[in-house]
Amino acid sequence: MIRSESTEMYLKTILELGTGKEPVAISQVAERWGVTPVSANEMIKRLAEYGMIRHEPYKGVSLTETGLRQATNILRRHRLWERLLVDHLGVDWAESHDAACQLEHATAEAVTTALDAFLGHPTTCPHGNPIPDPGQPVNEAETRPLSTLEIGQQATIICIHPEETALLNYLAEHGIYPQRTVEVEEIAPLDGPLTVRVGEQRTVIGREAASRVHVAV
Amino acid sequence: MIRSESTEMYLKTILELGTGKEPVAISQVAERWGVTPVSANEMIKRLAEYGMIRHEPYKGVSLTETGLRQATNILRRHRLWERLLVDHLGVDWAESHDAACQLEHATAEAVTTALDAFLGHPTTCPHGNPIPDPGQPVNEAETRPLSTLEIGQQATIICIHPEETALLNYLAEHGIYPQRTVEVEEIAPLDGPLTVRVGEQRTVIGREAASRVHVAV
DNA sequence: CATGATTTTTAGCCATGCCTATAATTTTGT
DNA sequence: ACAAAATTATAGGCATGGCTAAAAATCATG
Ligand SMILES: [Mn+2]
Ligand SMILES: [Mn+2]
Ligand SMILES: [Mn+2]
Ligand SMILES: [Mn+2]
Repeated sequence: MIRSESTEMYLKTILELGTGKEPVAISQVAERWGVTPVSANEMIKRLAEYGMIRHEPYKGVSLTETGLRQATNILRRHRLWERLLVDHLGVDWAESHDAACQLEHATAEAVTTALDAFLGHPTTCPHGNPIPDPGQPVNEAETRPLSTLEIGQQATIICIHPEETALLNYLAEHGIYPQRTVEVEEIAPLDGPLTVRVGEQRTVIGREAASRVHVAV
Repeated sequence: MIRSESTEMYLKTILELGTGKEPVAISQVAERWGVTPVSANEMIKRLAEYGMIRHEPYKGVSLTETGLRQATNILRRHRLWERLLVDHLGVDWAESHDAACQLEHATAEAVTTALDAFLGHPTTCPHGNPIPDPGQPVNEAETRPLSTLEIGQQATIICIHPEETALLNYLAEHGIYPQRTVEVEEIAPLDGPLTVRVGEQRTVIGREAASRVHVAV
């Protein structure tokens, strides 16, 4: 089985979109990875042949044992790189995501191990997402999207998920980072934006962005 | 112009094989990069179209201004990564070369800059080769191959060039590292091996390997 | 249960980078 | 000067990973 950037990104995409139980629609994979549904279908066929994923027609795809292990390792490399980039090299918080997305496919096993040790076995990426242990699948934290909070509710920002550089840049501009405390002050109708208080500041962020910010009450 | 691993490695290979003046034979490029001469020829044609290299038929290829800049940047990334891997992450001295050869093609500009700053603007890789300044071509040090020393001559090991993991492993096993002092004790005939003293130890290394160890008397 | 929407498949095409086999060309050494 | 060696080019293939256009299959819903 080939281990190209392409196949790795398909696996990672399926892992990131999957809630764990229900299979992920191929159209969603296609959209997130930025290819046509036809192309995604072709690749899904190949990955299924290689035993990395299972395809239930008209339902979607899910990772096999092998596929899950592989995808988890990619995620692990990604998040370890982000930690190095942000904490030690001083790379921009939002920019680190894209940089890590390139590095994750070019990382030898020995480098991953050494990186993890150097960083002191970190448990989360700079965007709050858990760094899986080698071989182990991630166990998601107990969180809910910021967009589900009610007016007046306070919460702590846990993580941004799924990550995307445009989203991270947007959130950084609005002071939305993990660990910070937020309180919803206003919710505009018609899927409109949320007015939130973060620390001392008050900002307005879109509903879709807010649904990618996960908090713990 | 495409910036694939393939095109980048062709450029880096041409830079590493070139002494600066005379063009590099395509057959040499093919051999070092591990493809057939036909394949190398095809790629050389493309790279020439993109204005990265010049091809003098039956003579060889040389880098254009643009190509030299690009190749130098790749070399720069490679050697910066090696420094991080060896000095900070504790990756094996010999293994670092292959690991860096993967990373060098997946490194965003911002990462290179940050890496350089984090490392304190190092001037050489762990194998003694100079790290070029951004945009500037490398200026080779005043050295000669260990294989050209005469019996009794003492010298300081400066660098290993061109690098190759198998070679680095071999040299590491024999205690041949930059900065160490060597003295040639015996030279076997018929292109045979050299017996050298490195520090307190005496070892025998092949002539070809010795020709890749550059020293200053 | 029919019909429209979604999902999947098929067919045909393209670029990249490899390959082998073979032929043409140029250089070089005797 | 000529034959051997090296270099270059041509032809035909292959795998990967994309694409569009169009058809077929299934799902969902009124
Ligand atoms: Mn990636
Ligand atoms: Mn992250
Ligand atoms: Mn490389
Ligand atoms: Mn090196």
